[in-house]
Amino acid sequence: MSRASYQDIQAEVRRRIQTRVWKPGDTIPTEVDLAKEFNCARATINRALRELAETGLLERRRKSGTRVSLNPMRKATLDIPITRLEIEGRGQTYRHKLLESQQVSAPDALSAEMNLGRSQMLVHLKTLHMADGRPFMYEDRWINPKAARGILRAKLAEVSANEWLVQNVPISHGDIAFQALGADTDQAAALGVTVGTALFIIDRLTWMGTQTVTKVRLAYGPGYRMVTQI
Amino acid sequence: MSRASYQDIQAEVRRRIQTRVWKPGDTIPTEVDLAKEFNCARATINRALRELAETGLLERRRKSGTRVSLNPMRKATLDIPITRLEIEGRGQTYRHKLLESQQVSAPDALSAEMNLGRSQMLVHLKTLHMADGRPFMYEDRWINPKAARGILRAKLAEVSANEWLVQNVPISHGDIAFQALGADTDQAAALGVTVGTALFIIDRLTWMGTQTVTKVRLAYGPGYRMVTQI
DNA sequence: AAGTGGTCTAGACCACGTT
DNA sequence: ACGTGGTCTAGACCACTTC
Repeated sequence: MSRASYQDIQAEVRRRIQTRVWKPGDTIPTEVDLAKEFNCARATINRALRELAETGLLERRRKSGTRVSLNPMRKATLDIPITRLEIEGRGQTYRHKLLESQQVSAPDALSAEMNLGRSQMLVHLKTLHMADGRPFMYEDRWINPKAARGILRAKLAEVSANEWLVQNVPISHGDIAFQALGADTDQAAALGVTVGTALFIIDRLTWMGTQTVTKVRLAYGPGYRMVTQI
Repeated sequence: MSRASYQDIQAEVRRRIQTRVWKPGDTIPTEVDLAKEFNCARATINRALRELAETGLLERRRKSGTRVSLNPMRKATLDIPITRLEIEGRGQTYRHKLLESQQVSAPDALSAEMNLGRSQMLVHLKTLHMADGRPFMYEDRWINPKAARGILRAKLAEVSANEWLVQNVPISHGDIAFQALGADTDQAAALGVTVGTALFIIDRLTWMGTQTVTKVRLAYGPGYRMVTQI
């Protein structure tokens, strides 16, 4: 091997772990030693090992070195689906229908979760997303107009709320939660299932600084799976 | 600003995107230009932008440059929980109970999914994981003894199957799926819920090369959530 | 105090995609 | 052909952890 790329090195490290040359818990050679072995710069080794550590295959600590992780499947990267693209990607046609649009003062529980003052006015939207005309996902969204200026004038029947927000409101970070819940009456009616049917739920709470922009609950119809590889 | 670190640069890029100095869809300056502006090496800019692109905030293409992503929340990193640590991390005591352990020939559907020959012999385990003595998660696992040599002699009542596998069987990759399902009779009985209760399900299929090592379905009790930040 | 990874530099060449 | 990001180098200094 003349000169190794960081990907070559990653492949070789993976191979050594898989073939038990390096076993879980073992300390592997230092960057300097590996650089000599692979005839490359230390920075190249560093990048290779750093990325493997980010995926959880290795654990690195200054002074004590780099060890093979005891539990290599610790992190998974999920692609957050964009519903329209997800549906079109299957060759189906996407449509969405705005079922309900109101301005209401926030319920107490929501005020706490969204870090709002008492009786803050919110936009509340209920939307059904469809694939080939059949219910696919039911969206229940709350928008804080103080953070999302202009939302009151937006034509949300034409542009989806999500697209409008992406285009018009900056965000700093978000919380995401995945869980399973039995369908409530709204979800059941919209998705055409019986109340209590197990639904895959994604909750997303989006922030700009200390202010919440929007909270959305996505309820997917039966059979929905999120998949990833490690 | 004397010299900027790659993290300083990431923070500043985030700030410019959040404050709409750079808007979604905009092309930002080239690495060379940014290196001049920040008075640092191009490699530093490269690392800052590369990492932001990995999280989905930026999109990079040779020749056309770096653009602000239209949909910044495209990827989420989930920590795959290690059940024992997850429970102990809440200050609860962890226990698990091996409910059933058999050697059976694989059902046809499983043979296909696990890429096995016909009537391949498998180890089938059913385990209940408990927090403070209460049901927490029900695990249904199939192990391929051809890939997991020694499993037949392992004392799986003492060491959990997962720990035994981690210590003794190398893996190359895995498929993971998340979904919601109504509890079947086994799950309901083990978790102490009624049949049909919505459960959060994680399926994991683990490979060594072209051979499957183990397939496991984890069924979490009601109320379980996986959370992450973006 | 010493060993290890973490980061940065200045420069170089390459790969890809657009023109 | 050219412009952009992708990667690599040889060396340096720093930060953290353990001794």
